[in-house]
Amino acid sequence: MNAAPTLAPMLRKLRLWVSLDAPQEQALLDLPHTVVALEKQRVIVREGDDVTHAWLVLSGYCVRFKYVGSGARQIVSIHMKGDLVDLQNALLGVADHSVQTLTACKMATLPIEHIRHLSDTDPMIKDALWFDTLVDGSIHREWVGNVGRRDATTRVAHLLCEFALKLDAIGLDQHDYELPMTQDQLADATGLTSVHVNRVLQSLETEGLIERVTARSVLIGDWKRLAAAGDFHRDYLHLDTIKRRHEYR
Amino acid sequence: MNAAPTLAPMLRKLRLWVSLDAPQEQALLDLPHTVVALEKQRVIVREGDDVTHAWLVLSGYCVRFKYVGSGARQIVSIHMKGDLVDLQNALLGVADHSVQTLTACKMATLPIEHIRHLSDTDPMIKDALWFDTLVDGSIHREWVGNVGRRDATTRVAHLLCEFALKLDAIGLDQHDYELPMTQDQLADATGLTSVHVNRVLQSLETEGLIERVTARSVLIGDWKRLAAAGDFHRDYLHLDTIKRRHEYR
DNA sequence: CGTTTGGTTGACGAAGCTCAAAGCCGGTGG
DNA sequence: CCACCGGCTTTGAGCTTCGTCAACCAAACG
Repeated sequence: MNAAPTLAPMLRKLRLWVSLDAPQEQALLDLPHTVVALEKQRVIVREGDDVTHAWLVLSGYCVRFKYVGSGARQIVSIHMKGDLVDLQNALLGVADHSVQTLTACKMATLPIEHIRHLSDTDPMIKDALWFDTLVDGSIHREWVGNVGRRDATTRVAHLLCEFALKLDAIGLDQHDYELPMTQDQLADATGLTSVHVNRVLQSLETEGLIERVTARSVLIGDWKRLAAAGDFHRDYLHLDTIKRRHEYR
Repeated sequence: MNAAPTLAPMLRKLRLWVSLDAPQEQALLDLPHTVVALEKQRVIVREGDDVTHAWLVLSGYCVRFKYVGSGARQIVSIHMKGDLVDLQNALLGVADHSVQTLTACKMATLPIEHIRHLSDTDPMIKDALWFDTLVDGSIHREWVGNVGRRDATTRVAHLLCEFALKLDAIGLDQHDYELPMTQDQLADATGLTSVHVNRVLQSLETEGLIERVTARSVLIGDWKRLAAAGDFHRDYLHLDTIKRRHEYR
């Protein structure tokens, strides 16, 4: 009885973009890698670093972020099991942003040259990885709009919805979850202060949109109303299959 | 005496990411396309549309943007000559954002299936296009930080710097240029109101960071100081060559 | 248990928004 | 060539949302 292959969580999303046959999946699973257990709040890539590995989240949660001149921090994305964090940095060679764990994480590091080699030999796999980075781009665009044009309550609600939907995509309960972030980190993700995030969460609770048993637990009572409050529309996550229309000849 | 090929502006950026030989460049130039002359303020792609073409800017300026629920608009990127706008939308098949011209533009539409076919036959070209979308992603991340964590003055100065540097990259004068945007559009790009943008521009002028002969002209007196005021560091634009390190075997 | 980390609260202040009016400039048509 | 028009810019006054600062509290952790 074999355990599931270590890199198996990576396949879920890639299967959404292209149809992979068994040898292709095996080639991906066979990518050389090292598994690392990381404690929470650990910075694993720093802006400016030369990057030679991509990181795959096996368990736990992490974020990508940038500092601005004033010293303030902006989180640009949140990642969970199955996410290839930092493929972007690795491909561009030098990190334009940093990566940090939120919780304790198990992660695999994949040397970029092997990813490159595999994607060069199999165009389908290159497409899958390309699409993965394209969807990341789409999420970035949504975030620009979120922090640029939505008020505090909407921003926070939007983030709660995005997180819920991503949890659902990996098979976890989207209606009752534990936020892996402090209110400080929530603030860094939404472009607010932790004080204001605190007040927003309370107001979402008194409005009956969420319940919080502990400070970080989120129980979504009415998804429809929360999504409306968060101006949330799932399309930008491209969670649904986009198989290649174009066939090779 | 042959005029320069229509699609020639597309090559400049792609050459930064990979080394293309003459047949490869020719294949790109030979991509089927239609040239269109568009008036200013024309929306050419709408969020939600099925997208079958990518747009290449041949002259003029355009933006990509999204609406949020309140009706407010967020511009997520600005494009100029040589930019492949909307390769992202075209590859994902359905537009997650809209595209609009700012000025009168000459643009080429390229059917995505031909781009796909070419990039499937030549992995190098696929890499070049992939990298182009990766750099777009990097710019998006910077923008998340810009609207999320910088104050109004810094945001506007940052945008002026980014625009200047992109102009420089296509061989135009970065120190003395005409902004192709109204203050309303500037506001939509920075997450501010046009009234406040107006005041910020005035303060940048009285600080001596820019001069404005007309309302839209920007003359950068002291690049160093403007870049400092805008917390601007060019790295995220990845304007410098990143040739493939990995060779095919 | 003490200590640390993160959450909560209040009072106050400021950056940026709203609304509204007035000015300017370039384009158009008489 | 001039007058008008519409879109853009500029200005002012008042206001709101969110930030700051500082204290206090609660849960977690060693």
